[in-house]
Amino acid sequence: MRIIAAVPQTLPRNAELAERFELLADLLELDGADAFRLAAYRRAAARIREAAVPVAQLALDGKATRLSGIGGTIEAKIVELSETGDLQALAKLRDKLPSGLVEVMHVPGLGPKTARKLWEELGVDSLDSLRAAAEQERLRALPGLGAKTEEKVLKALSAPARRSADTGRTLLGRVLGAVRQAVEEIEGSGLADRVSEAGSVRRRRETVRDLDLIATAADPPALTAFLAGRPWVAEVVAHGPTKATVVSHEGLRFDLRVVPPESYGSLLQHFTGSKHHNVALREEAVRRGLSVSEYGVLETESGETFQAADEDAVYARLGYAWIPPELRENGGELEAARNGSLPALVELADLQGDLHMHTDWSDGRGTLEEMAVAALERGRRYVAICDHARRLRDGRLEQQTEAIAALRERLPKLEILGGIEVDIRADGSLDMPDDVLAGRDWVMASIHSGFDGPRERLTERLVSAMENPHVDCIGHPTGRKINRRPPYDLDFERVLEAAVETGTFLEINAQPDRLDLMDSHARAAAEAGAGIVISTDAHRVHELDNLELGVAQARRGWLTKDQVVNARSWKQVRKLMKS
DNA sequence: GCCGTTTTCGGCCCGACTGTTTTCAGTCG
Repeated sequence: MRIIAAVPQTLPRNAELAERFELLADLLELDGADAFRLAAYRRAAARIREAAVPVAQLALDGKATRLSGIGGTIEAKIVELSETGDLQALAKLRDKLPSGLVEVMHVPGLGPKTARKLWEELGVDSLDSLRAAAEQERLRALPGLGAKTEEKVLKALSAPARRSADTGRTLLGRVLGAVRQAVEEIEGSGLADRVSEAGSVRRRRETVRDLDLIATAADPPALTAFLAGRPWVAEVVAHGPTKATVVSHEGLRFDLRVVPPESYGSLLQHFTGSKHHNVALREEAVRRGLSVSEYGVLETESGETFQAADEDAVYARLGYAWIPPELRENGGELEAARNGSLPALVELADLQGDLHMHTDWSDGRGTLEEMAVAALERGRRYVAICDHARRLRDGRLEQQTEAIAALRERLPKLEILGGIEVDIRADGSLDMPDDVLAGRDWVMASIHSGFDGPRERLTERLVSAMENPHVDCIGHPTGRKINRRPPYDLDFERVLEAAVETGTFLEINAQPDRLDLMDSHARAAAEAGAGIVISTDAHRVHELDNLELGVAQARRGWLTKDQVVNARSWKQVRKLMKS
């Protein structure tokens, strides 16, 4: 009997492809390959990771090179990975280098050059042998390394083991309040002239690592001392005249930089990032004879430096319109800012209603009245009460409908809709009969079980739910939980197609650990013409505030007000609904 | 390896910090 090589049954996911190219880049770097080649693999990995469609399929169709950063060579490698599950280039490097060396290279303070040297000179080929060598003080024998390096390595290795699932990044929703408080305190200190959040928080990335703050001050050391002395600071990591790094009792790491007023704009631009955005911005500037740094824009020929007190002046000097931070990921925003086609992004104030929330009629903690009043206080004009259908059997749905009618009398300023959230079962059917759904004002349908089925089945479950004439919107369409659970294996293009064909809306669920649709999916969905609903899925009163997280995600997905269904009055929403 | 207002070759962002060095390589963001 002939042994047939294992062929992967399903195509590799984008995240899997990205990991392979990151590993390839790491191994090539250890092997001393050309730095630009590595950068190309890493750039491609980032592009693949954030793509909204399966890049493996794209490559098989010969269309992957449409993504910037992916050329013929990498496309061929994606095809190879899809067909054989591996890369010859990777196999070759694995033969040449010990498998543990990549981990050694990732120890903070070490890098590819040092890792390679440790292996060649001391035989270090894993974290274990690195620890042994450091403990035996053998690292200091190498040129360029000393006692300090040994100390640093041992400290890094003794740090609590980081589980692979723990990416070290915190949910945006868990830090936003703390960042705002820090900004307010700095403003209130009287020591700062201007203060701003920066970094990934300002870009509203769904997860963040460090919390960056920028300020100007007449007396910078007084301001850094002020931050270091806050009562919520548990540890002062670094504290100099213009910079302080502190860790709060909650474990959040704040980084404050105090800068001269005349370069505030350049520094804010620089520290907001993203790295990819800045690299692309600077590359294009170089072609125009300009050199951009955090201190200003240098005209190479004349030697003159343009300093910008405001961020929009930096962009203007380089020929761009000001770019909203949420778009600064090198996803086409520079081109759009140059030719005047940046989208007018949706804003929190545009949203008129919240079409997905729960009460204590199912698994919510707030009462119907508490949730409605809280929504009204937050400026919503309509809400859809969408308790789980499985908790509303045996006449409870009718009772809730009466309770909603009674509440409407008491809260005439809020339109309270009798909605429902139905489960999409394994066979694609819903857990409430059609005649009941026909009587609801608003129907959300979501998958809550059977996440790990094959791609075809999960896709078909969603498609058949969308084909139901009473289903208005699909809740948390990909099912991912950030840092905890990957999305279902879906043919997202097919889902989009069905959403457009059937007129079913797709949700951006604003729960901090869902944010589902994610940014790239939301962008693809809106471009395809699907209606997007941003909702909180709130289970308690304070979760109604999460709407801004959903709006941030929508903005990262380039969405305009027009593309967001609930940026309309309920009357207008009804005209867009299929039923 | 990718890419093009320097278009199919020759470029590819910029600066700070660290630990180790007497001028810098490596690492980091």
